[in-house]
Amino acid sequence: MARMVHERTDVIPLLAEIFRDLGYEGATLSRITERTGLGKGSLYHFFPGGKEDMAAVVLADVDAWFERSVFQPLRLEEPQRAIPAMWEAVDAYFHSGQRICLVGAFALDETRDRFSATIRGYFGRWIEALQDALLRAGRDKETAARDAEETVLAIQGALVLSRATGDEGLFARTLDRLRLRVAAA
Amino acid sequence: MARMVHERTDVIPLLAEIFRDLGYEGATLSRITERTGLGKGSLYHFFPGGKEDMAAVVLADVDAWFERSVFQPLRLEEPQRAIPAMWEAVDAYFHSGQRICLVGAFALDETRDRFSATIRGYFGRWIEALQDALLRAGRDKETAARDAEETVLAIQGALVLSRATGDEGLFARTLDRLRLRVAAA
DNA sequence: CCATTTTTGTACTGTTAGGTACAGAGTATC
DNA sequence: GATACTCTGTACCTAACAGTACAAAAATGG
Repeated sequence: MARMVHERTDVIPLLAEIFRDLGYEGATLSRITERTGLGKGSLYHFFPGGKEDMAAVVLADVDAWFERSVFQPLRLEEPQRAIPAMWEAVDAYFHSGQRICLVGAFALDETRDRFSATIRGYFGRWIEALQDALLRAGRDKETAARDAEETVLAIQGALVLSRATGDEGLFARTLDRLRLRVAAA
Repeated sequence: MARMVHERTDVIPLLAEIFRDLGYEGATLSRITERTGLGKGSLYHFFPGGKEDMAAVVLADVDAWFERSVFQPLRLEEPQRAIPAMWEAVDAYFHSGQRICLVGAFALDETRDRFSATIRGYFGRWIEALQDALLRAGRDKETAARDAEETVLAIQGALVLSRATGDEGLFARTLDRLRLRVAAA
């Protein structure tokens, strides 16, 4: 009666995409079973806490990816290497603006209240790590703080505007501008 | 059996705030009746199309406000007057970042599909009107296009980041930076 | 190849969703 | 003050919601 192939790890990216597309409230269990191919039995086996559990695991997964692929390099590697690597990672991760930021989307509505610590931590660590890299690249404290905040903010804004206008070039254009602005000064 | 006080026009801002807080899917009819004080009878009397009708009317209302208070002035008045007026209007409208942009929020999840024309129009006209004002202020076409896009994008990003981090100063800080950047060049 | 554990489908729960029907109350008009 | 129209509460509908129970199946592993 079962097919027994799925691993919990394989399901997480699928769940992430579902929450991205539909939002937390819009992601109903029937749509989750539909798009993951997993029945309720399997879903509640892997995520005993139900939908909130799934979203929490997905958020933790996203957070871990950024921590490993973006924040840590910014903190530990040479800024001259880590900052360009960030542009590449961000462009790839968000599919040049075709994919939204789940953390940002959750921040906008009441879903924020369920995951406020994770959401706050994600953005806080991103800005701090970038600020740290900019400081080590020779920027003064004020400029580094300003540019770090501006960069993360512009990435989020570009994701909103990309989805709103359907302008496929907007995200890449924004990253190019940020590259120039952050490289200068 | 009835109290007969409400006007349709009075309900729209309440509905707007509800959709802002809860998102389209999160705004259930029971929460709408609860927070507006109107029963289903009244709601369906004013908005025969139900929830989708309410959201459409709210979006049209938001759009009309921006058209009248921001876009039109940018197109018709002196840029030296209209652009500073835009910063003021935006700061007041979004309560210095304490209030999100409904249009931007709807753009992120599948709600976008229901209202894509309105959403696209809102951002498109905003960017175009600002670009127009910047052109008339003496900017060349390329700079005007870039600054207009960057400005609207940064406002949206600041709203996301404000809600995510709870940093109350972020929105005002961002507007100040935009003011300087747009005034220069 | 048998015992145990992990994974899965199905059936079911109570609750809430959005929406409809409609009668009655309130206001207005003449 | 009878008539028409606007507004509102209540009762009700079907479908979908999140979640539970559980037994059968698949893998594991000795």
